[in-house]
Amino acid sequence: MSDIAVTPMLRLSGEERRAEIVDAVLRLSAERSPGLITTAEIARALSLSQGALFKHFPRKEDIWLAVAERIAESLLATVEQAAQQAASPLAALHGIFMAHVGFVIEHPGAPRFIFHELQRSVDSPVKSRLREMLARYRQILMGLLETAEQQGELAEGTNKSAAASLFLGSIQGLVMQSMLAGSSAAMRQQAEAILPIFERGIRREKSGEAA
Amino acid sequence: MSDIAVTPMLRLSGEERRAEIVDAVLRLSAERSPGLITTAEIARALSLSQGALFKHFPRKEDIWLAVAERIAESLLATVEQAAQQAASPLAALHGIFMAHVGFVIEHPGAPRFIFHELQRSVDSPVKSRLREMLARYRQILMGLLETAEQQGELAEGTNKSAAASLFLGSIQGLVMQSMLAGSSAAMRQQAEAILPIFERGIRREKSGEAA
DNA sequence: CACCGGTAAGTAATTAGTTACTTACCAATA
DNA sequence: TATTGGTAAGTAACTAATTACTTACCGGTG
Repeated sequence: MSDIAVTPMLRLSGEERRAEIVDAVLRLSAERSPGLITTAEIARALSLSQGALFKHFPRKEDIWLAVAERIAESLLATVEQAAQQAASPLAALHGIFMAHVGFVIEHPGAPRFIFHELQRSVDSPVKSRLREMLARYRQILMGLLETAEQQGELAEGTNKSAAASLFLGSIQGLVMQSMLAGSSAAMRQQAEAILPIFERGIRREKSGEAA
Repeated sequence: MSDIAVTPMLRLSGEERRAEIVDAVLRLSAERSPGLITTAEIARALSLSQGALFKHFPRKEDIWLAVAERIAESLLATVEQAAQQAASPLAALHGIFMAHVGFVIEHPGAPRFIFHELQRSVDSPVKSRLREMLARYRQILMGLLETAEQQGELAEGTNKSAAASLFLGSIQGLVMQSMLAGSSAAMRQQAEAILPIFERGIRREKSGEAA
């Protein structure tokens, strides 16, 4: 009759709970600016008391670091997988671009989180981790561009570093515009329209091309 | 002998003070995330009491709206001026790109402010104003691309909307990377390296081009 | 010119509400 | 029973906004 615990207190292991917390932050980041996400809000999303969070992460910053770690690992895995599946370096770039867009559509909170943290001027561990990820990403792009050059697929005189910047920049631009519109649904189409322009910008023109 | 007022209380007109407040927010935005800027901090930057701010703006949000207004006006003025000075549509795009980069270098707080506000999911008047600015910007780009197409400067089959997206996206990407590096100094060089790739992507290849 | 009164820019102190984080205690499970 | 994931009730610091009051400026009038 006097049952108080209607829901029988879901008690997860530390590891599981930490994963859930990271998930929750990513989910919330899709809708709010990560800077405005409070510990109370995270707890509410998990039907947990606010104080419980600090059993698993001593400081809020540590939660943020775990989120960055998660994003870095999964995005790089996505990118590397897409790169391996392609037949040629330029096809790999194409594949990576679309895979990245797919990743963003699937995890809308991720780019929001990244932007917000990179924007911070102080060099937090979180920002460091994300910077490291972007450096690795750029390294992959540069490798592909170099291979493309060696195979004669690249236009002569192409600035490979600039090409990598343009590649990353156009994805960031796409994300920004999807934030503007409020829907990430149209992103894939937009990406498919932008890619040909980029590819035309770096690909060596075939001598005997039909109009 | 017993002079208390060492600094003789600088009393500005409302208009002047409002301009100073907007300036201060822009300056602070260059170093901190705009979301973390407090009214106390703005007041401190102006050697003013915190409460005084509310003599000029009834709510904090109104300060933010004034900042958005300022950014929108000055950026669009910069863009339109650059467009008018150019001899051809494609030269105009080139000029706008570099002018925009120059604007960002001169006002490092502006892109930070824009990103932060666009990131917010709620459709605030601030976000509306910035969206309006970007729409106008895109409209200018589309106009130039159409003229370029009519004059035969554009590659056949170029998706003009996608080209405009790529244009805006690559600027956003440049800004993001300058945030990463922490210095906006290298931006101009990066821009000059990226532009040729973009231009190659949309420009009609001249039939008799020397290697 | 000097005085006076209204207006508006300023201050200092305080408010209610949040925030990240802590503490004391509890209960499940290994 | 010792450990650990959990709660509930705190706390100190900070936030935007408001308050009561002060001070500078400016345009008539005596």
